Amino acid sequence: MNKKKLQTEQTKKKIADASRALFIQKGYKATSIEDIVKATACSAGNIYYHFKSKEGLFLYLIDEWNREWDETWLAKEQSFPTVIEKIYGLAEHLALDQLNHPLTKAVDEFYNNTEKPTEVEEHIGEIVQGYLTFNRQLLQQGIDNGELQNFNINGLAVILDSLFLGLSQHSRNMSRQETMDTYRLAVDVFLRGVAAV
Amino acid sequence: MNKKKLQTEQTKKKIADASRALFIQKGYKATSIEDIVKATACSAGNIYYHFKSKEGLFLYLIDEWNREWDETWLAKEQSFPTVIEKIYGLAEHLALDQLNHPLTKAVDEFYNNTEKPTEVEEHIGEIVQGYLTFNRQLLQQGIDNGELQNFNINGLAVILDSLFLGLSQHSRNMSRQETMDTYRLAVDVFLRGVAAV
DNA sequence: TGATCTAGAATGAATATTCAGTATTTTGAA
DNA sequence: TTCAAAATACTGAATATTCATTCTAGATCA
Repeated sequence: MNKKKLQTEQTKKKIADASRALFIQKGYKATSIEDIVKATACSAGNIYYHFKSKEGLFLYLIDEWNREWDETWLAKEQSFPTVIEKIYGLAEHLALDQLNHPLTKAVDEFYNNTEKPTEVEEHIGEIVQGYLTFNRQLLQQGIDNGELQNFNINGLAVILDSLFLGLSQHSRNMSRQETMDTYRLAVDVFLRGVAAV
Repeated sequence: MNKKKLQTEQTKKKIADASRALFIQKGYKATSIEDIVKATACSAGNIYYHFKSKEGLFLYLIDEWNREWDETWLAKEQSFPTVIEKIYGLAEHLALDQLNHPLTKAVDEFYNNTEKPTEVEEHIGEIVQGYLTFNRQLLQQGIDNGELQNFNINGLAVILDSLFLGLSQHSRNMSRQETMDTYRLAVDVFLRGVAAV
């Protein structure tokens, strides 16, 4: 049991990679199985052999994506001594690769398009919550060590995420450099707004 | 030509109102003509009698929407003497009725899902630009009269809009009160971040 | 009567999913 | 070791579904 396992792994990855790119580029609905078939040069049946459904494929990508985000951030986080630097680091991380934001176009579109709460919606809800919790912890840390003022943490967590979420949308119409600058300026303003005296 | 005209006006409004709500709630693609038929209790044919197409209907809504926004804001604006109050007023205006934000789900989804630039996309692009221009002027005014610090205006305009855009997404999961509070807090932070000394 | 308005079934295109069959690899008993 | 059956990986045409749009006919008002 070797060559088969390897093969499966490879095609699954091939499908995942191609469809991820397509979902990001075109959105969830606008990406058809046919598109993925063309991009991967494997049959529709094969896609359904490896993934339960289009929705299941999407779910797989979201989870993978979220997992990777945690990993890469954890690796980076160590290098920022203060919370303020962490927030700048976070902004840069997001600006450099907006795809890393768990709430990108496709997810958001999906979230809005489905009628009934599907498995995917629950997952997304959890991921968003996780993201807010992450922000809360970051801010709490800053408050604890005196870097930040003791504002309403829950509110600030949402605001920080909103800022990045909104920026990720606008950044579609901006150059790399503009994006970086704007993210940075946003953090400047945010921090100046919440910094301790 | 009276009763007929009235009738036409009414059904057109009925269709517009119902579909606006649906587009906002479910997104553009996920809203089917059938949905609108159910919501309005008038037939598919009727919808097509009054509007050229689904896209045409959407376009109509966007324009109407933008027009109304200008009007209502202009009416409100007078009552805010300072720029700072204007920004709070703006936040409240948006929080109270997120539908007023030109870049809501449906618009954004539409913007992303279509392959080729359609008439609608151009409209949306213009509206977004108009919105940023509006923010720029507001901020410039604040700088001119000494309320705000002389930051990078273009960047700030995007940031302010991003903030509201992101908040409008998160507010879907918040109560009315939470929404109001969070919008307000966001402006607190923003202003504290850009206020003159 | 003729213009305007409305209904709702029919059409047709797009597209997610299934299925019946084929090719390849693994397994394990002779 | 060998080789046939089992398991696995895959194909692509067929099917099912969804949905925008059109069409024909009927109702209502001037």
